Amino acid sequence: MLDPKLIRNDLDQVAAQLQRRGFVLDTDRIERLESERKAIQVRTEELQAERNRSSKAVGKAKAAGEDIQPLLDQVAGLGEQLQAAKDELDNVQQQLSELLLGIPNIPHDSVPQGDDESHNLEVRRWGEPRVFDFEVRDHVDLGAALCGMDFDAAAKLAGSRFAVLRGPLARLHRALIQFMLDTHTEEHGYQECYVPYLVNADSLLGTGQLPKFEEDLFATCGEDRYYLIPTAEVPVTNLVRDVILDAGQLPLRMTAHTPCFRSEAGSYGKDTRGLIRQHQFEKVEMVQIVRPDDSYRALEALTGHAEIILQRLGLPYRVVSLCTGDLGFSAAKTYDLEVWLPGQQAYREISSCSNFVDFQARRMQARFRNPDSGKPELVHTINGSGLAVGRTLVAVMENCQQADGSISVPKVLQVYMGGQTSVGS
RNA sequence: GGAGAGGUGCCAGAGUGGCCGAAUGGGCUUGACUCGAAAUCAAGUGAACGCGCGAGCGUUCCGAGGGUUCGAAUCCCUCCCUCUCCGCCA
Repeated sequence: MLDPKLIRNDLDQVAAQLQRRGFVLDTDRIERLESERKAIQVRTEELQAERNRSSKAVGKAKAAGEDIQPLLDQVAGLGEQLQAAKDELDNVQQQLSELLLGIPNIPHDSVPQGDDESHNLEVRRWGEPRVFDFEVRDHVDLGAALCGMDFDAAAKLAGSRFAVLRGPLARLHRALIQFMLDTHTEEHGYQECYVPYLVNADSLLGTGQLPKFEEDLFATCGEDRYYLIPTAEVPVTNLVRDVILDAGQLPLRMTAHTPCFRSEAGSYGKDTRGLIRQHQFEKVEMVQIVRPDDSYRALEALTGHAEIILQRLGLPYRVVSLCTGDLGFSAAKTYDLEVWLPGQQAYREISSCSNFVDFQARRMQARFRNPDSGKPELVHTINGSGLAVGRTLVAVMENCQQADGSISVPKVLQVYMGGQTSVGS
């Protein structure tokens, strides 16, 4: 959520900045609602003040043993007026808040201008795509040959966009998770967290998935409505919801491995083959809660933490700064890490690292006490995948494949694979 | 699932219809005392929002949401959460 004060005072400026990402702000409606709100709020509070005064007078009169009937007659009807004013105020505030919750974040100045992903800016590349002296296979073929990746079985169990892994591939998948968590906790200073995979609507509102993107989520149908997390960002970031942190606690660095569940509504026909786009996948997520003046530095650092994983696995990748038109709803700036997939002869997203500045913090009321002012101020939130495990498995399989269809195990994973240097040979 | 207890400020804990945003104690901050510390004494110490150039004024908040009332932390209803005991269970 953007700062309501900013919207009030610099409406045109805000509208212009949102225009950059193709969002049209209904400034007329905001101005109208805002002036209504002001008038009604003032009136309501005056009525409340009057009621409070009268009630005190009644109390005093009663205590003094006086006749309170004249006072009661005087305030008759006040209650109705007040109720009407309150209802009106609730109505306007409801409309304003719905509108505000639907406004995306303002892109940072450094975010390149553009309509869609074709305008994203490549920031740097790491590694050279390997030259194969045999015909490369994609991970689906490799997986089938190893009898370790079974989409038919998953379709029987659940439906499309699910996978079953078996044997060495299942283990390699787990090894990746272990490697990522160990690296982030032991070398990058993140605290490992175990969190709920089902969350309530408040949490999703806090990080920005609700109210606008409900169709992307899976929800339980029982009396208690839970949502399956689409990313660990939701539970982990919401740990600081409604909390005022001590300045000394910042920065907070947390990591969690969780499954992620996404309905993938609107992605029909996209990435239907293989493990790339699934309803359920594993991810190791990094989240940082930082002081406002630290957040862009922290974004660079966090992006670096994700890159380290790719580098240690020897996977070529590039870093892309998303343009204004491709930026997610809550993000002020995002770097996507795209890994080279020989099977597709393309760089594909494997991590997304974003600075949300105070956008999520405001929705969550996540604050810290600034020692300079002594006042609570909103923190900044940053997160990124470190990494998407399923896609990393795909990348390892395709980049490390051998002519005979076996997969050589990257050195850093061997300790998690019981010392195996290759699988499927 | 059954039975019971409870949710109040940073913490503990009072308050059961009216000067209660909330006693008291602890903590914390500042000051006094001290060479310094401890002890002691004094003062201060919640958040959000509105109006105002400002000093300031006002509103809301005692788990959440409704209701009763001139007036609700206090009474009524619904829900959520925590704790104890029993049962069941990975």
